[in-house]
Amino acid sequence: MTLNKRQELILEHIRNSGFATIDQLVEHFRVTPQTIRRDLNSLSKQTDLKRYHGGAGLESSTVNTTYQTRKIMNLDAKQRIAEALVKMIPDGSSLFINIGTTTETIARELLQKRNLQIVTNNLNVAQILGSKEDFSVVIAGGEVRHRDGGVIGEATEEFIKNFRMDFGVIGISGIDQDGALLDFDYREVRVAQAIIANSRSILLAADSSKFGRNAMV
Amino acid sequence: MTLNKRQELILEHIRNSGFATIDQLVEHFRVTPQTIRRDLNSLSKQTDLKRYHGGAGLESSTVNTTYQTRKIMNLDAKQRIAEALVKMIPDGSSLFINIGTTTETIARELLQKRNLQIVTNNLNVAQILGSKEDFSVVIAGGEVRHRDGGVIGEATEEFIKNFRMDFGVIGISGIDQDGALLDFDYREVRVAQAIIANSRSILLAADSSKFGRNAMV
DNA sequence: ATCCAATTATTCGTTATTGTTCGTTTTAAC
DNA sequence: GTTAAAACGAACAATAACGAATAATTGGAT
Repeated sequence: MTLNKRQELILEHIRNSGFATIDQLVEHFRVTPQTIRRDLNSLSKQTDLKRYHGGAGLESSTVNTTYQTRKIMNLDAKQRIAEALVKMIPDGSSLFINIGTTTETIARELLQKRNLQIVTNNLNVAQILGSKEDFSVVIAGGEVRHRDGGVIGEATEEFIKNFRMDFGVIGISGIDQDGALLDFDYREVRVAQAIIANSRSILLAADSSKFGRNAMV
Repeated sequence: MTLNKRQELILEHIRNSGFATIDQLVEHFRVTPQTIRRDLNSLSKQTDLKRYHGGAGLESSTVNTTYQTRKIMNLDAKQRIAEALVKMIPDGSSLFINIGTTTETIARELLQKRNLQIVTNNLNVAQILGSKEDFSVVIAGGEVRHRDGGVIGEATEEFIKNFRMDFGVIGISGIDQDGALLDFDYREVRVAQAIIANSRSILLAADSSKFGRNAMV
């Protein structure tokens, strides 16, 4: 069963707007509700449209690749990266940890270690590690990014420069073909650079989906 | 039973803002309270939403035992203090918020406001307010206290001194008979003093259990 | 013109959702 | 404590949406 012209238009419309009621579509195409219903049922079988009472739309999780949903993507890979990376860090080390969902997974793994000293600009990491009695956790000051609880800005950079640590754990949005680091926010890139400059070793945490993806800076 | 569109939107809204009252949702979706109640009950069964009298919100989940129990103590009083205090803060204000379970309750109430500028040395407050799109949240840098996610230390003090805000919201461990502020940690007292020095008005949040209790400093 | 197949409109019994009412429980103020 | 107000859930009624069956329409092909 293939799509007719009207169904293609409906699909396009909903892909753009996220949702459409049957009444709207009836009004627009000048056909009966029953016809629209047939279209929507057909579309919901063949495409990613979801049928609701009174209309159809996109699954809300598909609409926006928000932080919540990104968290689920590549979960296994992240976990494996985290486990491998944590093995390289001995008890009693000092380390920077920056922004990214991967670094949060790492933070959770780090809970198995002892007596770590951590400096981070990631609110979630600070929260995760802050409750462990034998860790010393320092959060960098600065503006909190709504999207992911990252702390960024000039003040953050300055703050980081006051420390000198054994390791820098960096999760990054993308890696370019030439190996340059990418992030969607240049301020975060500068923070990452400050971390790199003040760490004795750098541990770059990235899963394969990050390679070749274009980001801004 | 699967979620309808309204329920998905409610879920998304609460995931973003942390909490919603039935009245808000009634107003927003133009349906009866009974319908919203049905939605919330359904959502609380199928998702991680928790149902409260008059609304629904997220479980806080990021806490440990001693802290958790303190949170429950005097919950009603805290809530009333928070509501009263929030009324005194107009949209668009700038404010400091410091450590304490009371200030976290206040932070949750503040989600109803718009365009606030916030500087805090409380990780939980930063987390609560950080996700709201129209807020500007700045976290002070410094050492993270295991017990309650408070950020303290000399660096924190210095950081705070760089700002000058309309209000200072201070939750404090105790108040002495002579009105002097008490806290269990002198470093937090110094942060509080820095906040007081750099705010145009001070809002002291304390419930009756705080009066006369002896604290260290 | 007639037939055929595909699509759409119409009808109707069924189901899902929402609004309404009312007695009960929770909450806040006294 | 007591009381008033608000929120609650259950039950029922009204409305809207639903799917299936069937009739009407359309646009070729013969």
